[in-house]
Amino acid sequence: MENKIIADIFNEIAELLSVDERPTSKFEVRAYQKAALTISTLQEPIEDVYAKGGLKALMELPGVGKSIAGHIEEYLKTHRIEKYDELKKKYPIDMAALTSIQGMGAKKAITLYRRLGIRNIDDLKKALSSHRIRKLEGFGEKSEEMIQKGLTLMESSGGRMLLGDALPVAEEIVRKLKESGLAKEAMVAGSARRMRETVGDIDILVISGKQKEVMDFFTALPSVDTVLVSGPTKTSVHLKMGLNCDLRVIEPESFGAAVQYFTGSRDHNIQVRTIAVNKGYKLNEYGLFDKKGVNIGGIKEEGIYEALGMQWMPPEMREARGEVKLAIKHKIPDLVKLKDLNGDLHTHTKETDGANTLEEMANEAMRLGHEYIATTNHTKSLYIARGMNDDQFVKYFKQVDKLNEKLKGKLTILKGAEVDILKDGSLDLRDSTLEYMDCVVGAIHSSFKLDKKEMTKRIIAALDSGLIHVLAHPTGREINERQAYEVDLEAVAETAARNKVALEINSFPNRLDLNDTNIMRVSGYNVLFSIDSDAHRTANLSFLRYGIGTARRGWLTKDRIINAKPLKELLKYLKK
DNA sequence: GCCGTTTTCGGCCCGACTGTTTTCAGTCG
Repeated sequence: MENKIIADIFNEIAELLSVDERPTSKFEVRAYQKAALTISTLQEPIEDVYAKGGLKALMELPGVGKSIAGHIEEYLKTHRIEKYDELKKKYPIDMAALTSIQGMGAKKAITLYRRLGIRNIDDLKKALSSHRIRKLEGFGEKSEEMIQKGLTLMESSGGRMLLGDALPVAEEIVRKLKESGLAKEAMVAGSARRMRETVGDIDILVISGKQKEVMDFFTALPSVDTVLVSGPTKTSVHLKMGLNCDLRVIEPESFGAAVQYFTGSRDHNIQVRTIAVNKGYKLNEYGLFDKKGVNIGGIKEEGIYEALGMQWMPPEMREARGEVKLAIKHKIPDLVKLKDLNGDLHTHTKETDGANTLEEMANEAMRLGHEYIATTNHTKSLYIARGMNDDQFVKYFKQVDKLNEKLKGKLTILKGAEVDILKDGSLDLRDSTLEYMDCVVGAIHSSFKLDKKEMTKRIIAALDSGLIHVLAHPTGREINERQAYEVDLEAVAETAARNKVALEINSFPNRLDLNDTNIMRVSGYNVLFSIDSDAHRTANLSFLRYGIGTARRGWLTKDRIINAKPLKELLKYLKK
């Protein structure tokens, strides 16, 4: 997969062109950025596109014309791009690292190179400590301070944060803004509203007649670390948790447009704006304006889409993956919702690596309105989790029976396990033990490094055993921690469909596995999904909202989710 | 450099904020 490398090169070409002495149109710069965006968000490897259709296929990608297609071809053939090499020779600086500092763009970076010979972060640190930057024309004490601050910030926080960490903080801020009485309306926008698995910063929109007071209230919140930018309509702060948070005060008549605009994604907005332009309208964060300059979008987000002849769509779909076309045809699917789920098929207790007893888990499940949960503790091979053997499971299930009796059907606890799929594809418990269970979740917890062929064979063997109901976290990735193992997901999906094994959408915030793009990859196969919390303590049972967000980002409807079935139907389904 | 229900030429998103500027350039989203 060369997509990211090529996209990075194009972005760097754009930055270098923008500062080159040879006057370059800023639109040429933008053209490279646009091509980079297209390639980095491409669903399939760019080498496949080229292999299938050559230059012509490349030129069909949005923003890729004759010249850029030529560069891609050149790279795929020689692993070099002459234009890029020439620019790098002229400007031998680590542009990507330098411009990743907040407040430093290509222009400043190149000035620092020309005047002080700064090529990379190390050079920059030296220049900062000797206070050489403040003496430069166009720079000053404040600029030097800002660069220092940006550098510290970059080194302390590591970019994007898990949705599961960011969203609760964002919602807390919104709650406080509402309670303050200073904001008539307050909501989370941006990638958090779209339920992206990671969030780069938090966007909050408010309607308020008291701009200054609401900004002051915001910057004084205990979760705020430093104030980065502060104006009458926009304030940016750095939160103690490590993320930046923007608060924008919006006029009531612009609220719908602002919500649409700041929810994004950027690519989605570009597509929507194009539709507006083609109709002779103008769309920005203040409204949808007709030729006479009248705001025809109304004050609600729905009104913007409606006035453009489009159906409103859930924020989770707004990633420029074809949702705009569907909205024009009014064919937006009715995506699965949190309240559609009737239970949770992957949970742990104290018996292995959980923190709570089965009864505590059951009580919390009831509080959440579940009709059932499966208790699925680890099996013996997973030593570190104190995995249970066959005898221990038999004993444990007596305890489950007792609790089920006590619960009198208010909640049904299904007997299960999260059984290890061993290196050779065999399962970690006896067949007879597994056959006795209501719901068996199969999972890979070892030998992640098998090659793609071996790993695929291993998982398919497990699915073909006929003993598994759910394949847990099917790719094994952990966000920012562990890469997915190599596996042929299409083959796994096909086998799963044939064996009536559901693919899990694991809702644990650092897993979200399958993720949105993988869901889309496999949903063409006739496979069903299970949205589970993988809870290790009672509080984790609420993680289902992130799994739902992920399922919605993968465009799934209720009928594809096995734990959206009521208990009776589920039990019928689980009995193969 | 890309692109076309206005098109093969002439557009290409644009507003907010900051610092150092004495009227605007750079950065961000």
